[in-house]
Amino acid sequence: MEKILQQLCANAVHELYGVEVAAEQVIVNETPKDFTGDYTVVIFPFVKAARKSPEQVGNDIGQFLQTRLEEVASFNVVKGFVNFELSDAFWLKTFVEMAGNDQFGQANPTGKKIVLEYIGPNTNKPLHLGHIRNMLVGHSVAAILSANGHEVHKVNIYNDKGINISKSMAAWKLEGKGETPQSSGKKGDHFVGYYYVLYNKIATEQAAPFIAMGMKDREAEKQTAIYALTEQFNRDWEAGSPEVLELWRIMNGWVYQGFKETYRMLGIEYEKAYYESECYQLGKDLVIGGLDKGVFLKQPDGSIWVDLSDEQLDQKVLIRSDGTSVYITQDIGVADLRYRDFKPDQLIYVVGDEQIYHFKVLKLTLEKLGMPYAPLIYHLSYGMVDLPEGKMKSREGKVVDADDLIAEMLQTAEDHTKELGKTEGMNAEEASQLYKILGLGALKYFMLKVNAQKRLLFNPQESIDFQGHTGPFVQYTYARIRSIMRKFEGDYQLPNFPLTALHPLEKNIIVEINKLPHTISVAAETYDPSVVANYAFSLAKTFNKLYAELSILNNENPATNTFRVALAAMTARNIEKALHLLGIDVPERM
RNA sequence: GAUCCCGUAGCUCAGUUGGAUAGAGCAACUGCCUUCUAAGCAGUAGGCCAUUGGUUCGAAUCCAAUCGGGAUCACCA
Repeated sequence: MEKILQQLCANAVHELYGVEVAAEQVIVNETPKDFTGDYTVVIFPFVKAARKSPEQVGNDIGQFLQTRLEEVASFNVVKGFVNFELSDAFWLKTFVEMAGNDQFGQANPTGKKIVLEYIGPNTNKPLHLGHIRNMLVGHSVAAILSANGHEVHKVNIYNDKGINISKSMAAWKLEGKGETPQSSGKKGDHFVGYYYVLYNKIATEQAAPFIAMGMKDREAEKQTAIYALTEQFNRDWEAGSPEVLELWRIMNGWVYQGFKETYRMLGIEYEKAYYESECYQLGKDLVIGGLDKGVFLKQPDGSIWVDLSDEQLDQKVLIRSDGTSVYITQDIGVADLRYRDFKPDQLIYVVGDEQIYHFKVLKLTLEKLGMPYAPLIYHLSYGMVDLPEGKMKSREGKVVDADDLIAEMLQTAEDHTKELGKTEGMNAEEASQLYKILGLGALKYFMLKVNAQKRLLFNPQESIDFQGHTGPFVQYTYARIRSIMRKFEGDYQLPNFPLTALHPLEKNIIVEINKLPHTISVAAETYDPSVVANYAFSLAKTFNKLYAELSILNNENPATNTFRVALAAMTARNIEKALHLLGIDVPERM
């Protein structure tokens, strides 16, 4: 509709004033609440060419459109704006079309293939709040891109080798005494994470004398015995020592087992996992190939570097002087492998904004290597999650643990539900299912409603709300509608409704429902789930207003009942779709 | 020091490619459940859109400078 208005306005300006205007240049907005109308055209841009007052130009254009477009019921001019009010017949027709389209909100296939990497945990400690944001954003963006017609493949990357897991291994070797997750009753990832924290404790103790001598923290850590063991493990691993590999496999296995439970709880899945341990060699080969081609340089100590000083960045190490790989080495290998696996049109990396620099380097390095997929790389960066006292620090154990937080949310949902006395008539299984839907809904909505690029403040003291601009608010609207649909006896899926006039509140809902496809395309273009979250809220709010002011089932005219149930059903469908894009489930009752 | 991000109500955030009187939620205060679920609805109050200057019919939005906050610039990942 916006496009039609744009085109007609351009025609109007051309015919009335003899000035060519591109249709895209015409500004069409939704009419703000306090004015009458549905769409508003800004006419200031034409005033000069017309040599008339803004009011006159507005009237001219308004007249022109009203005679050409039957959907225009009326128009009014305020200062430099023409507000067009569209006919109820138009909105009814729009509604019937939307209601009849099962695929409403699903765009046609674009043929674009996207590989989206997310989660990307290290295997030395459990998942935390930052990972939750990563998982939710990645999962949601993938769903949104699919809805926008792209073919999306979700993949995960495990940073399963290197110095960090070696630290957990070293601490376990020294202090573990053969303990296992089973024997200790701990979840696998928490178990291994415990030894990572223990490593830091031991290292800090052992480093103290060196710090007293005036060494910097990092230097002092390198002097410690436990660090020596860690490095030994790391070198032996790369040398292929069977005992070290065995220990490494066992400890990683524990971690994967633990991660799996968390993924399942959050409804997160991926199609394929990549492992640093399986890609670093390929990365090293590619780097050495680059050295042979002369695009990288080798220092006398044997380390290999890429020089990005022409691109305003520094020189970066690609292979250490001892021949071992660094973080970026594996990413080069992973990118290459992934490209060969999928032949994608785009490679998206959902990774925190602290790594913006890293991805710039990665992209430029691959460009220097002449890789065809270098331009396909897109770093979808999201902001860190802050606690009131600042950044989370996992090495100090100052983190909000993912599993703890999820458990807490479910408990809060249960408390709320019981307090409101809403468990009546539910069996235990239904009830616990509901707590899960609501608790996770609250958590996911909380994390996705703010723009992913922004930093997010999380205060564990203030529990996540269940009222207002929240997931449960939207879910509640859905549950209410479902309740009405259960009570209504009749067919509301009529192709036509014998109505001629719309109540303003009814029209508001049709207008909101109509926005879903546009919302999805904006969200897809900006990789931003918060657009969808805000849409769901706005739709629910619009419906709640009608619900409070008008009756849906108890009208004198049965046609009104039928139509309003149809409106409600369509609202519920859109809510369900929007929440689905956020990875949030909807309850039949709550 | 260099590069990048961010400053909107007491708090957490929206605010389309520059458009009309800057919007929600939380917290505070008022009302509304003998009709479809009150996890709701209606209302009151709360703003020098960090500051200054510029661009123009028009700026929270674009540009510049300043102030404040953050991230990154590891032979960590």
